[in-house]
Amino acid sequence: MTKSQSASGGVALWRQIADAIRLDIVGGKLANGDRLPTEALLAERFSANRHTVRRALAVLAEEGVVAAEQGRGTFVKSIRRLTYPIGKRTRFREGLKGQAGSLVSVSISDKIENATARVAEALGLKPGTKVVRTESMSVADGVPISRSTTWLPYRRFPDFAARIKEMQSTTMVFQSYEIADYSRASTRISARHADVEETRSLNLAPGAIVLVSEAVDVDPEGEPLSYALTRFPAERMELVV
Amino acid sequence: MTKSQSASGGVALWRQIADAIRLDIVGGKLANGDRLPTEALLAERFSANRHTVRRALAVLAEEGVVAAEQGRGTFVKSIRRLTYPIGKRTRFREGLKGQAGSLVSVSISDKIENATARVAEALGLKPGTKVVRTESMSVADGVPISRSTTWLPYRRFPDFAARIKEMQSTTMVFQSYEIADYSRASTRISARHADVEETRSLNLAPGAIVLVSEAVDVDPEGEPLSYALTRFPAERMELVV
DNA sequence: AGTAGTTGTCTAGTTTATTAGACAAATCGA
DNA sequence: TCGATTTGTCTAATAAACTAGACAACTACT
Repeated sequence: MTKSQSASGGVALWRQIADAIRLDIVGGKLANGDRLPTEALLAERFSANRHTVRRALAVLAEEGVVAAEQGRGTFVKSIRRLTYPIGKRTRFREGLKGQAGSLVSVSISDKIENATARVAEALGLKPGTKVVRTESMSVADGVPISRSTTWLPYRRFPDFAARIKEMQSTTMVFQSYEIADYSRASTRISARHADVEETRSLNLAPGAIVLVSEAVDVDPEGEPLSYALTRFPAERMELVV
Repeated sequence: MTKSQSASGGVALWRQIADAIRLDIVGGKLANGDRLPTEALLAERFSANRHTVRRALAVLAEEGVVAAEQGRGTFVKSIRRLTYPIGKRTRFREGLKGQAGSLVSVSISDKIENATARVAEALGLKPGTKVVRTESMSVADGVPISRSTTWLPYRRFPDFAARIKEMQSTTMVFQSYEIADYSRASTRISARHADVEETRSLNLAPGAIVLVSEAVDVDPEGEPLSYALTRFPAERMELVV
């Protein structure tokens, strides 16, 4: 009897198993160097065939999370999740300092467009007002950890795109506009499956989960500075409030 | 040529389509009563066969998110996400007040156990210390919106389980222990696929996403009161910091 | 009444997912 | 060295997923 996918909601069993094992690893139940249960035991635990388990392990091996050694077993190779602290004073680079060796932010593209209803509301503008939109992503130790879309009022930051490319840090660009300090007004957090673009740019297995953060930063007078929509791979990042 | 699942990471195409359309709805791109694109157009958009799109729509119809009318089209029926505000002073029932007609919390089970390393650290206890563990869930307007596991030090709250069953509100139980006020020390947010138990108790399509919140509440002196691990269906809830 | 456009149903064929069993190859300890 | 344990490879069979095409049933508009 085949385990039906309809009973599993259209998610292949091998993927469910891979997700479960990956969760045990990034969640800390299995530490670096630990030996996983044997394929036979995992098959029993998930009520699946050994071949199905092997397919899950093959995926994890390709991700570099585990490595199998014939005759010995399969071992954890891995990485823990990064923690991104969110609060009144939220700074991306500061928050991740010390958790990763290298942290590189790349500006992908930018354009000037008219604010949609949502963007306008977040920035306290009238819909249709000119805004700067920049697309960027961040890579920690060679692994992509975020993909952001940021909107700012064009009137105040006509040159934002050029400056962020040069300075790489939002904090520094704001300083170049004479904004010495800024703070987080609100952060909205949700989760969903990664779309095609995110799967590609974040180098995710399709069907992976992204944490979505919608953040509004304001200057000391309470004036909205930026509206950022950031997607984090849930398997690599967690947020702490 | 069949679209391979391996190229799609083990997630069936019909499920990806269903997720994408549901996201358009809960995200507000499609409003209540709107007509969806025709099956032929959706098939083109997702590079899939019309039958595959129909399967996705069938799932959404069963969820009550859309309804098809022969000869006319398929229409949005839907629901928006509830928003749960998180901050220094976080109160579950207060936060959701006004967003739902009814809000019922149910205590499922409880037991006394020894604190694991994680629980002990969160509550500032030595591992192995006796703690009360309660399982509960909440239902808004008949729809499950959260599933929680809460740990508290047994020494201070020996009778917590019995009282929470009676009063249904954590705030009130704390008051019954002479704790007039309490506040949120930290909230850790992550996301993952729902496990089998959550799929069942939260009435989710298997493979659905849950937002996971790990929260520690403390009394005015800073003493940890409770450690709660709450799972929210990502398609029904979002968190605002 | 007629026609275009839409959802509903049916048959059929190919690819992927899963199970099942058997045996080879490598490791480790008695 | 032997034997138990574990991963690696192969063949085969069944169920689910996906595609393809045709036509029925219903709606809305002219």
